[in-house]
Amino acid sequence: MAYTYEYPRPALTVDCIIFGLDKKELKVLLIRRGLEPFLGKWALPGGFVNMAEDLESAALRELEEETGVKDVFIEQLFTFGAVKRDPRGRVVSVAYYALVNLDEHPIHASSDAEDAAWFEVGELPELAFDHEKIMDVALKRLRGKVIYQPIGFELLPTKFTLTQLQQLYEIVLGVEINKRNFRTKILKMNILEQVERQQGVAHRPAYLYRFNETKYNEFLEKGFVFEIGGIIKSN
Amino acid sequence: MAYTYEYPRPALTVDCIIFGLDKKELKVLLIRRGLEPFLGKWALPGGFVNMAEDLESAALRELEEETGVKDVFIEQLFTFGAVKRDPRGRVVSVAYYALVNLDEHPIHASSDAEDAAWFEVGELPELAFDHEKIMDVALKRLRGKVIYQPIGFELLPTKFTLTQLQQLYEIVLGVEINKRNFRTKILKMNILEQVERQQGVAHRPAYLYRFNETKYNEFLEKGFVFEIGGIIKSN
DNA sequence: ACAAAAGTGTTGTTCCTACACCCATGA
DNA sequence: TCATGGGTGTAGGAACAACACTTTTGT
Repeated sequence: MAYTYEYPRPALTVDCIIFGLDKKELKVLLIRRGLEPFLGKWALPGGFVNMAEDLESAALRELEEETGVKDVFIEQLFTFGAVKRDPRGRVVSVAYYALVNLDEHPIHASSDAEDAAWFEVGELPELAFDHEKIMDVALKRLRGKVIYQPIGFELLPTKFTLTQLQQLYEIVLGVEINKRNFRTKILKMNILEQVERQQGVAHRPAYLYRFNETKYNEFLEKGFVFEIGGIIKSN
Repeated sequence: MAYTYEYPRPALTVDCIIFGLDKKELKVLLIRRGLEPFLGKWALPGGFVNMAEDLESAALRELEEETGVKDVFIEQLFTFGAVKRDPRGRVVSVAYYALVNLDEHPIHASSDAEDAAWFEVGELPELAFDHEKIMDVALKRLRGKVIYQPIGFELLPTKFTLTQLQQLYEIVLGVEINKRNFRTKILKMNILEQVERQQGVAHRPAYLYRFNETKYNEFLEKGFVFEIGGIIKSN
């Protein structure tokens, strides 16, 4: 079957940059391409947009098809449309990104992908197309975003300790944060609820907290800036 | 001439949201459509992407063709791809936005546009397609952005007074700002150079300043947050 | 002299930063 | 009792917020 138009049209694809938080590392989900071009190379999961689906749906569909990862909140990153970014011809790609808890998202390679795996950001293999550039943009955006919005709460168990939360910020931002100041600041925001205490650890048990979404939304109204100043640890 | 593909493809367009700063108002540039659909309705300038041009180039070309406005720094806003956003079929649109000095950008309607004009934000006519939604997104982004980056300097004459700069922020953000605190804060940033003084005004002449781009770039490295706190004027 | 807008002093308060110290638990 | 990580006190300084006042020009 063929489709004919009066004027030429670029092909439209979506790509997904899925960041995953491992214990101590920020990783990203890649697939090994099972088709030309760039057969055998690592690339971002993604593919062509169908006529009857929204862009975001397309991204989620391709993500699940190629990696088995689903139930993710993705956000539009940027649209890449340089004329010769794809050797097959003019292809414009809308990129989406997300940050997920790596443990909760098992991966299964399938369909067009020979393989799928998490790679540590900063130790990426050579990527297909302009995907290295897309990665750069995504990483910058993630780091910028985490300062102005407490995404990241989704990455932790429902109940978490302040140290876990701090580590999350440290990993994503790639810096060390002063414990005292981190705690003071995040608690003053008043978006966390203390619930109970840890048990069975070989040290003083920590308080567990829960993210209070209602209070967080009130918070956003007033403009949220996270910005931990005392960034280099001293404790 | 016709173009045939194995799979169907959405059409790809670009749209431009050009904000213009008038003396006391924030305006936006619209065209009156000269073609179906929505013939005669006001809409954002924009149109189809050619195969041999980047997305940004397409946006700039359409902008100039339809409104005569050129030499603008545009920035990608968002890509709108809802399935039924265009009655002609599946059309995905990459939106770009910019903030310009209205005086320096004379408009001339032409080509597909019957007319082009500046409208005050907040007093917009009914718009074609999903352009009202696009406007909302753009306005939010502009306001968010102006807090974290001193765009806006481009809107003023090379030499400007602090009061002019303050008014710019007040108009874009739609708030009143305390004079004393605004001055203290913007000067402490050390991105302005005092040059000379105003002349011929019927009051104490103001100092004129020039934006120092070098220092500004150093500034960005460290993370810039503008955020005037004492927002409600008291002076 | 007066209107108009520019520009400055200052004060109380909050927030930031940097350290040092104590606490509770399991092994 | 020791190692381990959890949690707190606090002091000095910087930044914020709010208000009132002085200065310089043209008319």
